[in-house]
Amino acid sequence: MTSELSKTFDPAAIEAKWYSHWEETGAFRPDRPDAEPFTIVNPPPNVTGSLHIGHALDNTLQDIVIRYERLRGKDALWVVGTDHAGIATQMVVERQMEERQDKRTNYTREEFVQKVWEWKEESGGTITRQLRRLGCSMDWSREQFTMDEHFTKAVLKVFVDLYDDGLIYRDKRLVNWDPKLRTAISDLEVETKDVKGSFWTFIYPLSDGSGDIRVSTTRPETMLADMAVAVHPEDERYKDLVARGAKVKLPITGREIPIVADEHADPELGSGAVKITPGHDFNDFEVGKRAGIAPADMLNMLDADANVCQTADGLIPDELLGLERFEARARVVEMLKDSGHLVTHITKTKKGEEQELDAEPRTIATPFGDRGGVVIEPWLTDQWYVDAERLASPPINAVKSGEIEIVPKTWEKTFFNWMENIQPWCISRQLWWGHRIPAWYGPSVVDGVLRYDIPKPFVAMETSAVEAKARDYIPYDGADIVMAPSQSAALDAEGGGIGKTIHLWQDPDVLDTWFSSALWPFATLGWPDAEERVKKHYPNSLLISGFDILFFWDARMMMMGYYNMDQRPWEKLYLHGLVRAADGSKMSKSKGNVVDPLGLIDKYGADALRFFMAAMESQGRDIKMDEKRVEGYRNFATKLWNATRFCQGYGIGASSTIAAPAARLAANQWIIGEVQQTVEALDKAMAELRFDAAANLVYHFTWDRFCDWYLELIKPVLQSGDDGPIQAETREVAGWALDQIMVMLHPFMPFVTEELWHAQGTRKYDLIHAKWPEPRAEVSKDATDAIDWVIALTTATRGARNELGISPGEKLPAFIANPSALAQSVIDRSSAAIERLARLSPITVGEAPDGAAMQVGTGSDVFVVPLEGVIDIEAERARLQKALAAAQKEAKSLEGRLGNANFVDRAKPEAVEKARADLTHHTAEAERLTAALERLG
RNA sequence: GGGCGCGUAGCUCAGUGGUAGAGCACACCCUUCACACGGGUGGGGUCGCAAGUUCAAUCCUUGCCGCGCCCA
Repeated sequence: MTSELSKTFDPAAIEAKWYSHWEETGAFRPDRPDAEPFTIVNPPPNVTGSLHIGHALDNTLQDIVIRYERLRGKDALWVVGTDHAGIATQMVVERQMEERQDKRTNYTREEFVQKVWEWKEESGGTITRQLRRLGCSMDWSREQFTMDEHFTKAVLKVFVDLYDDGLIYRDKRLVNWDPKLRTAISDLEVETKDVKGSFWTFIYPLSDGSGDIRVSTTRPETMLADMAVAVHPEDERYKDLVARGAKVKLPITGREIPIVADEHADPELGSGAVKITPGHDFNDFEVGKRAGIAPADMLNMLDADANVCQTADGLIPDELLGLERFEARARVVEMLKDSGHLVTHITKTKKGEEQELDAEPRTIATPFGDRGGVVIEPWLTDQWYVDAERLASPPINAVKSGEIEIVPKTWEKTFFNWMENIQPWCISRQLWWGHRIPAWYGPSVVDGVLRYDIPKPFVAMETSAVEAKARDYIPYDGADIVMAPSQSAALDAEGGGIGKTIHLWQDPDVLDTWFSSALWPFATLGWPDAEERVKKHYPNSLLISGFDILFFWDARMMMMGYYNMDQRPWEKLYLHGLVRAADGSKMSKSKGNVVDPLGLIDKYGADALRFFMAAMESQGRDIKMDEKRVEGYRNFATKLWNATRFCQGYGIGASSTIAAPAARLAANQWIIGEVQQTVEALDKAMAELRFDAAANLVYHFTWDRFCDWYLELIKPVLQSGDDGPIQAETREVAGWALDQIMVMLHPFMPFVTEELWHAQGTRKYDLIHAKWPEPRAEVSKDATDAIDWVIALTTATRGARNELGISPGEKLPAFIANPSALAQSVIDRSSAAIERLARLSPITVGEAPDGAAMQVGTGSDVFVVPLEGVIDIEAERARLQKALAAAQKEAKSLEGRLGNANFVDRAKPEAVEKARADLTHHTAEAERLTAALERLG
């Protein structure tokens, strides 16, 4: 029994109803222990996040794939969860505290972390609720969070394993320091932007008073920590100075620094001499090391907030201490100018007048933190690093060998370029929220003395193991091991004596969030426990992500996958682009041009938004937002809705078979054949992850083939008075074909299809668990030829009527003198279809009476439609002549090609054959039209 | 500076070595008993420019112009 559908369909009501039904009945994770697994993990959104249009695209694509594979009977698992997003989440909670005139440091670390958890419980579910509105069929029953207990265990284990294997180490070097967030960040989290700035030139006097040397800089304040001036070894201007070991006496600090030869100095740039501040510049750091300065000895002049602090040599004047870095910059320039150490920049104004500036205006590539948004300061600290270079090797080989396929392939070059030049990955963050690094420190033993000022790290997952390691290391029997809250507490407690109590303290830092999300493909499955599940679902089948996180996340999953599992994380990596604003610009909150996917869902329904995403997703291209198109796909859903209503009106309900029903009627055979072709093409498109092609196939099959032709073709059958076997067959085939549409469309439009599926009758299972079409029916060519012939005739007749201004609905008698066998058979068996669609009736086989007439045809068949007194003879002649000219032009072009010996000899045989067939067709048409014109007189 | 991508109908986009398609928009017709969020018909493109390869190029190669992104 079908259930009656309302005339208009309301996406909102359907969506809420079906989503909760699916989720409550466990439909997203049906029990299929023996089926082939198919596994996707979602890119975990920030727990602080809310659904933006990019998530909508990313998750729609994943849902399409997972629903498709579920329909194909796989044991489909879509792992879902969120990411603890260290910096972002801590910022959110700190901002809330600020609003209450409160701050993080008013609390202990434990208290603060507790507050973050409370925030997470209350507000962390926004995005997961929103993913439900999109219709995503994820396995919520095992929703994951990167800070879950089992996940944390995995993170710590990986850290310890990597440390034990020498792939994680602690190092003192320059990091990208975010002075706003007061933490180190990785090089990937730095965004370089061009900023208008200045290029100052200073005079550095030589110590012996024999002259000076000029250096230029964009960051004058760093001169307070200059440790050398570098010149190119081949630079003749400075060879003497280098040879005699000349020194520079820095203005302001009076520090004496050497002039060193180093290829970093570019003789072409400015004076060819460059100031070296190894503690505050990445290039200078390397120059400094080459010049024999150990990192520990490099001068530091900034504190964690990027305010000026005293250097180890105590030479910075008091008046500069405590200044914010940009204030310090201005002050240093001022001081140098006052003391005559500034070289002004002479330039000309637009009017040609000379102008003297303190500095040359320049565009400077400036590093900014992607979270905090402030200028990043290279800062010398101890941090934890991953030896990414070694971990990168298996992934590189995997992509090269094809073990991991990247789709579209064009991304491979980008991937290799990054992976082959990968830098050590800084993974420690100076935050409270996150996975605390499982490293504890104790005193080093130097010459039998405990040195708390030289910490010795012990890395293990649990404090008991740490204690054991410490006990092994400390050469005292029976020492008490005590955990101190911090290094300073340990120092205080130790009190300078050598007691029997050894104080240890844990590293206060947490790990980069990406370190934990890199474990997502296996840690979400319960690794290192849950062996069965891990075995079944790792490697994952496919990963879908935006190309913007290829390095951040995808590449790191590969590294961690190979390291921990010794296997690829997934078979295939699909990268999609960005969703852009309608004008092609990037969506951003600051520009105010963000499109809210939930707003689109409210307006057009989730199905329409999803279909839009799929239809626009062609590989290797960004998607430009086009709301009209979303509206169009809403209309498409309505079209299907109404087609179903029509079917119901004629007793067409749920199909009883999965295989195509037996069919005699040409139209029924034809639609079965069309279903077959569509499924075949759809499977191919899905195998290639061509979402646009897949969506368009279903769209056109549904609208053009099924609604516009098939339903029209069967109307006369359904509406004829008698109810015999042909009617029964037609109802069965129509119901079956409609069911196939529901199944094929379901991955793209899950809500409306599930609603209609059930509206069509009582079902044994929900559509979400239906069987993917596998029609294996024999369809006779005669039948499909007949329908194609009717379609061609109908189209031709409609066109002729329209051009001649003849009412489209009016039925007209038609004569055909010499019908082809095909025409004769259609006339005999399907004159109702011709009457209904072409609106030609009655059809008489025989000569038409003399007189003015319209002539329409297909192939070699010509119908003469007498229209004495109605037709404009000249208009008909013009119409025929136009068609004739077109046919002749085509024929002529083909004749020319076939007359070319080169073409016939060298072209592919199929091409020649096709040209011949086309020529025959166009020639026949030209003949038919010529005859028609002759008849017209 | 290095790498990648794009430039096809008014707009948003597919596409193929044999001289082009979709959706929207537009024009005209249809208030036909599933649907006006509809049906029908039609107009509209030197496929960025130039050269080359080829029997044949929008599709391959090279150069140029314009746009975008990533890395340094």
